[in-house]
Amino acid sequence: MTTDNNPPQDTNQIIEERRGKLAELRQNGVAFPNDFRRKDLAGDLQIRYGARVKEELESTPVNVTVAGRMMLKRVMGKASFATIQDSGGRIQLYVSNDDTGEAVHSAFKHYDVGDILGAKGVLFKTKTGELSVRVSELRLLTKALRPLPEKFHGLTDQEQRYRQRYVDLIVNEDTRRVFEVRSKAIQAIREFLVNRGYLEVETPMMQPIPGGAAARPFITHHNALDMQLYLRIAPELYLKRLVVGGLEKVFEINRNFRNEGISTRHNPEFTMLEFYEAYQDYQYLMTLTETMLRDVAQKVLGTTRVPYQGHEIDLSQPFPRLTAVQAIQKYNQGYTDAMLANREAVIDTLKRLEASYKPKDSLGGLQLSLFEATTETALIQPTFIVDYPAEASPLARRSDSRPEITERFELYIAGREIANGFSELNDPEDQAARFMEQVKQKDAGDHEAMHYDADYVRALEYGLPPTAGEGIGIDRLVMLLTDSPSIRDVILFPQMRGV
RNA sequence: GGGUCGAUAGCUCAGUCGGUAGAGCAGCGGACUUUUAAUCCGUUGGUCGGGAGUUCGAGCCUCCCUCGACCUACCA
Repeated sequence: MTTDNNPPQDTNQIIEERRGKLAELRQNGVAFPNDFRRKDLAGDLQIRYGARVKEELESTPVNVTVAGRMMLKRVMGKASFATIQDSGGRIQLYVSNDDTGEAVHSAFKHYDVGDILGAKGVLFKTKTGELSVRVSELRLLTKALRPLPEKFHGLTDQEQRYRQRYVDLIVNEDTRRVFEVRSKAIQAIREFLVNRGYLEVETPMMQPIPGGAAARPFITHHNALDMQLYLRIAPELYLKRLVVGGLEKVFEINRNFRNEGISTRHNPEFTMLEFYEAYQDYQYLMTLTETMLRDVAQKVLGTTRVPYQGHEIDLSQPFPRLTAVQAIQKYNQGYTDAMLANREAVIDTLKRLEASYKPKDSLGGLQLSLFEATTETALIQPTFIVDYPAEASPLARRSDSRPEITERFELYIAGREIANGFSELNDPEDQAARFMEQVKQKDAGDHEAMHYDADYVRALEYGLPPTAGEGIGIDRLVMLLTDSPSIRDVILFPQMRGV
């Protein structure tokens, strides 16, 4: 019953009927009680008592107190069954006139699927062998006004699954599993690094100068300081300041924000691991990365052979380390050394492939564009691509033997970039020059070019020890570990267009 | 940004050639004391995403808009 003073409520017959049931509950006492204490989880009971035979449960009764959401309900006159679900699994309740009295059982008949119940009773096995609770006390703890999706098909509409994740989590066990794996994977990474002496830190999400990556930032404003701030695109420059400060092994797992397109592989906010270790180089990082990914997969999935979208990703073997040119030649026909070393030939090929590239790039940059156009998606099994051109890597250390390239790698798995690491540039004068070059590109209209960060250069002038640093995209790693085709499947509340 | 496909009951989906809006589940009423997506009988429930147009008549045809999925582009 709404009046003009009430906000409009979207409603239907089912919700109206349930509101009526709730109104009745309010009249009979506390409609939303919070004095019921659960003692047992369904999953634990299944593990501990699921294997016991009928007679054991009868001779030594096990009293339990369970609570959860009613997912299935089967009423048969003077006795009923219900299946409740809690965070650890499901268990069946048996409610009968004999055990609870007719009044409680009659009330139960009007409970709805989706309601949250608390029950006390003893464990027993039904004649089909299902572990169940013979309920002696039953309470409705929370009335659900909205009906759950259909019990067999569940919720399949992608939009509703993303927008109403709470419903998705209630009815889709796979969704719950994805986010359990995500949590465990992050936990495993944290343990891996902490066990190696790393210190976990938190650095600014709001930065006066957005740095550490080539990307368009979100802009915001601080009123009291009357100051423009950017949501960070990467923590990199702050983490290296910490290494300057003597925190020789640091890592951060946190959100980055990039004001760019949304796709099955891109969300405006995403979670990144970045870690830095003094007195190491990029070769060390590649080995460490292999070890870490193996360790995480083993801990989380119990295997290092990970099924992904019809492929089996094998993390157990050393990952090949190829230059972009070597990878092009390995995965494509007809690219000779001479052709790939010829600037004009590479540009002709890029044009023929209608690939994007910057005409004023060095040969290395053009080769990289050709790699991205021809080879990237073919790198299903883990592969390191090494030796990136300096112009594309303004924060990476130059190779001593070939100053036009940097000691940098990217790790590709399932055709996507998963990690990016390098020996850090710790020469403050080279860094200043490279920032200047970025500023020149920004002035020329490149929105993704970096800002000049004078304080960062000043930090380098105090001396950054030789250091190796890496970033790993957590969401993409979790996609891999959960066989998820879209990044939205591994982010609880992915960004959606406003309704 | 470009392309393809989609939106019908709370959920999962049908809807033929343009001719009164359908099913299953859920709900409501009834039967049923070991069910397993319980079963059986009866029954309520619709702004066919929104708007305009064509037509005697539009869920269906045309146009515009909104939202989504996928592919593609930029990127991690």
